[in-house]
Amino acid sequence: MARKKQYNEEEVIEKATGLFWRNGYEATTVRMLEKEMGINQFSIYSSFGNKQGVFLESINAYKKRIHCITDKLAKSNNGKEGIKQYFYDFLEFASEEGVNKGCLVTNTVNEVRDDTDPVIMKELVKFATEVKQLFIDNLLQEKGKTNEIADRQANYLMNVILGLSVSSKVFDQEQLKDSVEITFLNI
Amino acid sequence: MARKKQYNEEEVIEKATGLFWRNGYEATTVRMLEKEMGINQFSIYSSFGNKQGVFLESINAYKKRIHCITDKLAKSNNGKEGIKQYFYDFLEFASEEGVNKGCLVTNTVNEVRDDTDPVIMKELVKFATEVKQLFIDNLLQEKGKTNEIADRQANYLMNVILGLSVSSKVFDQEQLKDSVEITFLNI
DNA sequence: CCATAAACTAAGCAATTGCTTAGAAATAAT
DNA sequence: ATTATTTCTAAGCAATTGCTTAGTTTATGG
Repeated sequence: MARKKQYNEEEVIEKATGLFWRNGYEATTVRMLEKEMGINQFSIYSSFGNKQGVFLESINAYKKRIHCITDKLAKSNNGKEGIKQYFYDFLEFASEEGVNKGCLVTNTVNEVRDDTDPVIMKELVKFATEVKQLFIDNLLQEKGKTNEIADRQANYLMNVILGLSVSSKVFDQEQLKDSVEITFLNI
Repeated sequence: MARKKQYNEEEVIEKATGLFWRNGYEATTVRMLEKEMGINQFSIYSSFGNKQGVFLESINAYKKRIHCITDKLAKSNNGKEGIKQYFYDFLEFASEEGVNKGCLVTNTVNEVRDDTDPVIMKELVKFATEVKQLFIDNLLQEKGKTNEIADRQANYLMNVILGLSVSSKVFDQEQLKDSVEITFLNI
């Protein structure tokens, strides 16, 4: 009764995710999405509404991709060692053929301005809150650690991994390793 | 023999600096610069060549502004305590009427892409190198610290302050304090 | 006072942005 | 085959970008 779509929405979002990840939200144009996704602008807008719609779907796709790491942390029972492993896992996750792209969510946080869309903001905060809670859970596996201490240390760890997401784009592997190792001497 | 400039170049650059600081490089348009600097586009281009020229001058102005802090660190002889103080000084420096703008240089690093102008890149790297050297110098004031340890710890501290520059825009004061305090527990 | 040279105003430039739309092409039930 | 319905192509939209330029104003040396 009608023509079929010549593309798979999941597949083209995977491609869009990579582009946003490498380029950031603002710097990624609809023309670039067209090329990367391999479909026409009309198809982009009919499938995802607008550029922001593509981005929100990309964040979801990113979360699915990173899930194997966060899940590993959620299942870990090694206390701070599990978190340290997560840091290394993340650095590997963020690198692709030697180039470090950071974390899609963190990259987007860096673009946040007054006029950033609240829908996107909400997604970013949600993701960050989930990660922090994982840190807290793992920290509380260490004996004699109070809730308050765990919360403070989780704040510290959030700061460090935010830093890692940025510095991974600039520093070399050895410097990143220094950062991770020393980070965990303190907790 | 000719008309006088109706503006002071230093003054208008001070205003441009604030705008770039709050908004980032890409997101700041020449029309916004016009308004903020209070001069016409013609004047902007005749004084500074192009948008990038305004930005490079703004980075210089920023360095002058932050000099009182870096200078304090350069003159400090308290070892890691001096660096910790620098972290707190920086957080205060980055905040304006309760709003945290991060570090102009770090904010720009976050915008870095493949096509970022090498002239700007060079300035950013230069600034970062200077700060790291200050960290090393102060760390070496601590007895029994080798050059290698100091270098590794400086990498770690660079990562933390990069993180602080980002998270200061999102986290509250108490969370930032947690990060700073825990950072210095073990070095 | 007048000529000259610089600094101003404001309009306009091509290129790029996110998004839309008119019309052609493809599919599947009748 | 016909028709209805959707997807596709590609051209085009207004708005915004960084930057330029034509023409007016202002100051200063002669």
